[in-house]
Amino acid sequence: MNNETVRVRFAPSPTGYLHVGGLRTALFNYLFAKHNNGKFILRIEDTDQNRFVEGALENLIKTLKIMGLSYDEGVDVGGDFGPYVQSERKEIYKKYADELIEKKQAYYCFCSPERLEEVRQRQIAEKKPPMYDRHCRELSDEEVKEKLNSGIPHVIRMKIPLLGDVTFTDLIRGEVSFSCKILDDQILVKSDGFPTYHLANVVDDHLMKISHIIRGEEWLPSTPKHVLLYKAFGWNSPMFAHLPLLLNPDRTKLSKRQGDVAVEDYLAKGYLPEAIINFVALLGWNPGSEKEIFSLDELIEKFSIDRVQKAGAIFDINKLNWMNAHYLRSLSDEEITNLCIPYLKQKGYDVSDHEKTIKIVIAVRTHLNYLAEVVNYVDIFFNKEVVFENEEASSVIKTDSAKVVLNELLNILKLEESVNKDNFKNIMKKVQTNTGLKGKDLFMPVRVALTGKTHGPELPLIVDVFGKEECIRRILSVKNN
RNA sequence: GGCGCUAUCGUCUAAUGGUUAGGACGCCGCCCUCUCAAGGCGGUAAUACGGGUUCGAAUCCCGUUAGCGCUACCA
Repeated sequence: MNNETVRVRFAPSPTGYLHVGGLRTALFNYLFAKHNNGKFILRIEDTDQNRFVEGALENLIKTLKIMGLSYDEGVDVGGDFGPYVQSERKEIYKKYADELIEKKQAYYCFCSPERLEEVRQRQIAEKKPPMYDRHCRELSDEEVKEKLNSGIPHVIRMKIPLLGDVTFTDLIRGEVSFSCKILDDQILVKSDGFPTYHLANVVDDHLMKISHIIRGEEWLPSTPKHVLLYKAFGWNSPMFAHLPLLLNPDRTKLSKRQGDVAVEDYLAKGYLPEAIINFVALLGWNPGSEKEIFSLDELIEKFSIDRVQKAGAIFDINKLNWMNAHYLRSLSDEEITNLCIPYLKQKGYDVSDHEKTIKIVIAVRTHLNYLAEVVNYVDIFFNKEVVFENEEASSVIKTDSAKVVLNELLNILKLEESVNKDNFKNIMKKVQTNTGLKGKDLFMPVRVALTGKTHGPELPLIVDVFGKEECIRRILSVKNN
């Protein structure tokens, strides 16, 4: 393969947000391009006017940017082969559709949607595959001219060969073959003048000199039509690689309804871009080693299309959680705190004391799979009064030994200048020496007195947040109840 | 229904004719430990089924089954 010529594209239709399946397709295209010193292009396929969604394009670009998948050519960055938005290329497609008509490789079709529906119903009733019956395929030039002049709505259809097979090589699946007999005379230009995916896609991939088409497996059945189109135009077709699908836990194509599918949803919950990228990269691909943590640059270095899997992969949130937690752990205390602050604020917690907020995050950070979870663990720090979470907690406090421990701790605390995570161990040592209590009997009453709970962060980290006065206040309030 | 793709632990996957079928997530246990996490150590668990080919098959071939995808004037 000539490395100089690798050009690939990610060509989503802007229907609202970036789907994780889309992200995976974009990522594999990106990795393939960068690995081969090629170009990665973003093209927008918005030929369906009915599916226009306000702000979708901006949103898509934003998410791609956050994920670090920068493109060499595309909508907002330009390039030599623009425009990169299909709705702005209508005239181009018209020209090529006309060329196909001229070459007798396509024809005008004047059938009404009603007639088409009728034909379809009859075929289904007869248990035949629903296909266009080629009613308009052999219209004479005069008939066509007449109908055109009388303004009957029309589409342009592809003239599929009646016989033979279409065979092509898929980089992931090997040789794939389809019989022309089962191929429909695909609509290339709709009655509103816009091209369908099939025409626009082929024309653009050719004009933009795309070398490899890397897309989802759902496109495999329409690939023979595309191959035929390249042939009809007399063009060389690019190489094809159809990626295995991303699946729901029930093995159907990944979809909303069974969890989040928008990349922005995961971002909003506090999954890190690097973690999402790393996780998604390993869905349907692996480098053949046992290493699992990869930066984007490492992925570029290792990526190769022939290590892409053929079978679909379930999007397992469990593993994403593990991987994200792994990336979270590599963050500094300051970094992770800054990332947690928006979630704390949203919950209404006061984060004005930054030093204190950092200490709180330090105390709970090992629990986090994703940042939004931080609010599940911090109530003990923000609640003004100690409330026993259950019977077990309140009974811990009532024992005689608990009273001894708390009294002793109080006495020592009052003598200390301050209490923090570094001197707390020694303080407890003194309590132990003076009371003769140790282990659970020693520590649990303190934990419950400070937090009201029997579970939670490490005690030194808790007292570090509260400081001397607050610790004393809490212990006293518990003793008095 | 037709066409196509696919098939290794529950999940992501390694092993491209010869391995005690390996790793990771999850789960379980142990260690650490005041608790919960984290961390360390260990365990659980798979070649869909049936035929071939071969000295030898998870791997190649055929069939069966199952799953998924496509079958729009959507992409």
